[in-house]
Amino acid sequence: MQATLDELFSALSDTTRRKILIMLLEDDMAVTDVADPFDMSLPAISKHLNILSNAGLITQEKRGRVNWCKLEPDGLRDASVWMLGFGQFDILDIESLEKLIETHIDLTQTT
Amino acid sequence: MQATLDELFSALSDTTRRKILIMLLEDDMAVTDVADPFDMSLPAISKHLNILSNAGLITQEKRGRVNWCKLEPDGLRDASVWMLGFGQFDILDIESLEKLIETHIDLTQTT
DNA sequence: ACCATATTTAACCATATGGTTAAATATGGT
DNA sequence: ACCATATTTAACCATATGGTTAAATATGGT
Repeated sequence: MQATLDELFSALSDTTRRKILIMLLEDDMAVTDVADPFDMSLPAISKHLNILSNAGLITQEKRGRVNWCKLEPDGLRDASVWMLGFGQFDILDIESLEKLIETHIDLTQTT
Repeated sequence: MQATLDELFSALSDTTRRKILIMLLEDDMAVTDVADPFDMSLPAISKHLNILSNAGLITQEKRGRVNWCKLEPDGLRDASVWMLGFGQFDILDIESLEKLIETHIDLTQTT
């Protein structure tokens, strides 16, 4: 169910949804818990989660009556690839990007 | 006129607008020329260009009766920063990213 | 069986979005 | 002055989006 770039960027274009993604960075969450910090009805959040699912940014897994939401690690990839492929590298602060990559390599190579 | 992340991602969520950005990567263009490859009315393109302007992705400069559209080099920055700050580095193919950076450095250091 | 909890579905609403055509505007060329 | 060219503005339209409340559904606990 390959999400299109349209769906992806569109999913990212809403503050509530971006906040949800950040929350899910911490840990998987039940729908009710995702909804908790927002001043918004549960059905509204449910819709947002559907949009994030369709965009491939999260997956949902029903265990019992709880629907667990988790980040889909590869979800942002296509958007990143588009932006990188766009080629305007000056938009990125190359130095800090290098530092980030070093950090990343340190982390992954801690055997 | 700081564009919001909502505006930015929203502007990127339309295929026509992404195509326009790619076209402008080549060179600055007049509105009519931007519209040419699209099977769409001029006012429609004009609206898309406005959305891109408001998102800070392009600037427009009127010279005579021609309105020249050019990429705003920093336009994507906030979106990139958000995505990098999001921290899911595994979404990026680190190796090819490093290659890209090397290439970039080669290019910028050609004194 | 019964009630509570977790979540979705349905029906609705206001506003936004992406398109159209027709008219207006502004500048350039003769 | 007049016509052509470049572009925007206005009015409109269908559909999408982001929200609501009320009802339905499904599972868990006693």
